[in-house]
Amino acid sequence: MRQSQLFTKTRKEAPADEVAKNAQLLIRAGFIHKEMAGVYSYLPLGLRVLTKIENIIRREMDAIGGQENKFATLHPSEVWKQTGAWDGVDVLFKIMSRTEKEYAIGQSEEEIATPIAQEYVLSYKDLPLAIYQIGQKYRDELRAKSGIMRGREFGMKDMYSFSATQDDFDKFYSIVQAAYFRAYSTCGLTAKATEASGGSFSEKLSYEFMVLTDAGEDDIVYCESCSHCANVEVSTEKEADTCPKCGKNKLKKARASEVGNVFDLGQKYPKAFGFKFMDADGESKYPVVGCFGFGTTRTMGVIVEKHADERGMVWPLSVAPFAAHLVDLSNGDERIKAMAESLYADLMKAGVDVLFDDRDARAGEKFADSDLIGIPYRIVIGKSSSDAAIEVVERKTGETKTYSREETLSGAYVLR
RNA sequence: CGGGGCGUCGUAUACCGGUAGUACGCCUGGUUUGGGACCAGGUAGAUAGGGUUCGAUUCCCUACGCCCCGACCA
Repeated sequence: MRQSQLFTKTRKEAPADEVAKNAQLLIRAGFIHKEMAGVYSYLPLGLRVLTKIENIIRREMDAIGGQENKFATLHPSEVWKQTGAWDGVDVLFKIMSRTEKEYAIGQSEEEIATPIAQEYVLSYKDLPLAIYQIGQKYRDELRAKSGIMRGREFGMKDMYSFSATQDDFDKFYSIVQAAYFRAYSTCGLTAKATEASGGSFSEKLSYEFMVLTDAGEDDIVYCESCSHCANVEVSTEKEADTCPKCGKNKLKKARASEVGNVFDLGQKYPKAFGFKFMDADGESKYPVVGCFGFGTTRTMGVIVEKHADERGMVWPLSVAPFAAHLVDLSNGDERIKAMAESLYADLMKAGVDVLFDDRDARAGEKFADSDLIGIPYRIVIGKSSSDAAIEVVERKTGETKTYSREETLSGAYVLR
């Protein structure tokens, strides 16, 4: 894409009404636009990142047999009344039409997914089933905070699983857990799995996926020698305790952000809707339901929190809005301009995801913008450039290397 | 929801009970051109409603909005 055509612009100064690093940088770089507390619009650059995160989790869910849907966001009040959540969930937005019909706005989708599954799951042969969607969630939070990390409207992948037995659910959970770890890792994050309270949602424990960051709002203790991790909300373990799992290291305490969670919902929802299936033994049974959340927008916020420096964001290649930032420093020099234009055309042909800074601006401004936006590789075309020598700078390290035109087009610029 | 803080051009800020100033941005023109360059001219502002006062952007009250701490967090 040509930057001269990109309608958003960068700002030199951070907005005065944001303290969170993720919001400051994303707004300065024109990735998002604040509508009100806890609600942000995603602009072209931000949408590119969000879409990449969505595709990462989408691939993982598809790979383990999840089937994607797009559930309704505007819900009839009846299903919420049927499960008791209409009066039991205080973050639920409720609205009334001009004809005084009541609706709920989706804050989670058990009330929608369960009746859908009920319509099609008649036999144990139809199980297990995992249906998911990626979309917006709405929650009437008393206090939105931390930029895009805790909003009233946010993006989430939510999957609902239906299993014949508790055992089947447990097996499926471990499959999903592995998929989640892969997804976070692909996004450039190291996640830990922990147990936490199920809240009013479930009597059982829930499982949470945590990424260490001071911008989070959970306190956890974890072991550096093994995978053990616990939320202090429900655990009696304390800092410097010996790890109960490996028995070796002293536990460390840290702030973390919950980027995903799993709720073992048991048979609560099938019971509320009278959803039974015919088992192999000829008995009608309630399936066991699980809910698997993956916060897409929160994950984006955490990535910014963890991958940034004093000059701006530093996107991992997997989620970067573009892989390469082609910067034209021709300043009216026709030879250089032609070289940049032709390289841009060929990069597009080669399938490289490239943002082309073809704006009529000075080098300083272009570099500053490029640093702020944080595209992993910057290809600079200026006076010293030739087909034999094209300068590529890695955003993360500042390391500069020189490649031939062919190497640049083939993606050899991906420094290793 | 409890507590605290803050609302001034598009953005970031300053001052002040009696012409609201600066920087950036934006528009014109010119000089520049590998790290947000310079000169000249221009554009644009006090959240809303009450009150005190001769006079309020400034002081007081209320509402609304935003941020932070806590509580909460399907």
